[in-house]
Amino acid sequence: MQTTNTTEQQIIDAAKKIFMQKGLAGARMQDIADEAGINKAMLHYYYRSKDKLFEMVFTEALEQLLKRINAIFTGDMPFKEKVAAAVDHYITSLSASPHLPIFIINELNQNPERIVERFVHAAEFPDIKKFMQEMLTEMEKGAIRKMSPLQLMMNTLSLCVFPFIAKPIISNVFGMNDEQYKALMEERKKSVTEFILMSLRP
Amino acid sequence: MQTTNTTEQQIIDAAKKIFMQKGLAGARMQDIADEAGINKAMLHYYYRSKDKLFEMVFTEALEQLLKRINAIFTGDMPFKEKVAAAVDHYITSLSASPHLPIFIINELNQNPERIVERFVHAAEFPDIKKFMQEMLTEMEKGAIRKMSPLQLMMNTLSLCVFPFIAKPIISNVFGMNDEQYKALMEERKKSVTEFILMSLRP
DNA sequence: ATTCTGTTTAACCATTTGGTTAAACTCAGG
DNA sequence: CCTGAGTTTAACCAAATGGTTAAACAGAAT
Repeated sequence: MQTTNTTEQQIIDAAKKIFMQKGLAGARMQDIADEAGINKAMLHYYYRSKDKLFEMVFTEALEQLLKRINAIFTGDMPFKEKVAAAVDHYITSLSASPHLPIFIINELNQNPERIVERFVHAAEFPDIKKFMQEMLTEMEKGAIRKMSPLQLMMNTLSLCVFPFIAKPIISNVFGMNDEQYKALMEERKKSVTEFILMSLRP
Repeated sequence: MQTTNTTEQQIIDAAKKIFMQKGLAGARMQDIADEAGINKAMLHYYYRSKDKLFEMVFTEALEQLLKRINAIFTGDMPFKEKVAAAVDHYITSLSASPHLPIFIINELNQNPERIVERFVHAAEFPDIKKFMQEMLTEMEKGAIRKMSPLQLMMNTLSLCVFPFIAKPIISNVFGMNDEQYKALMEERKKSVTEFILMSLRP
């Protein structure tokens, strides 16, 4: 990924970092300017207001998250492999940017209307429903036990995403440092896949 | 629970509501004063600063969350019943205060040091380890299949808590209103318990 | 060289925000 | 009734913050 080093790009990179770290309310325009190594007025020159700049960052982040969610579901793998691939993909992906989900969820929670506009032209999530259809097919075939596909979908996401969201609590409760936590997440790829598939035994 | 209607109590009630809704950075002292129906100066009269007031609310919320986490694990039920009881308890409990986990996790994420002082004298979480010990016992007996107790613990928490944290995304992706989502959580009590126990079949 | 356009800077501004202060009010005890 | 301690209020303050402006700068086109 070649991030062209124009001022414009430097700004959104800096904004992304600061907003993800401190949230909309907590982020200061000066922080972003400092992070980008430029004057505060430049922020307003390129993106008119704090809100406009935030909107830009947030939209991109949300799209990124949604893309990740159903990146795997499109493939043509057999069902069980697809589960394994999805789990692996999520955990790998979230290891690289662990703040993404908390950022999205938190801002979305403080301003739920923000999602509305975004989802009108969303070409991002139909694949999920396709995957849920595959679940039903497998159940009919008797390859896996019957259960609500929606619940199964939520379970899969929960098992992958939650440990990253709750890292500060979990790592403290069990007294782990960052390295140990990362190892735990790595081990988790196999563990979660197995957990799901074992549960789905007919 | 009789919330004595002293000014003092009114303030922390209001503060709890506003902080949970907007976070530390997003909350305004004026908002809290308005919510409590009092003058802004009163906040400083009773609790010296915004930070002090926040600390109070946050600590209480964290303790509440931790208490809930291991409320069930203390009992003397057989293992499988304990799992069912725990899942039921979490989902019921979170349905009543769905903003608790997001609040904690978000603030903890922006200021991880905050947890340190809190956990020094924590008499709150040893029960979790006791429960993990019970898992091992069950595995040795062959009553459930073998897996990492830590991962199983994380799975249980993930399955219960995540759907509340990610509600704004999930309900939008699947186009559900609040009522439907609540029903989904209700259905989830049985579904998650079953999902876990089915996975643990030897 | 000069002009013209887009970019960058420093100084400035209005508003918001956390916090203070001194006066006013309440009410129990003398 | 009066005093005095705790409580409440309105007015105020200094700092921080998002945003503006006009001037300076750079570099391509004429």
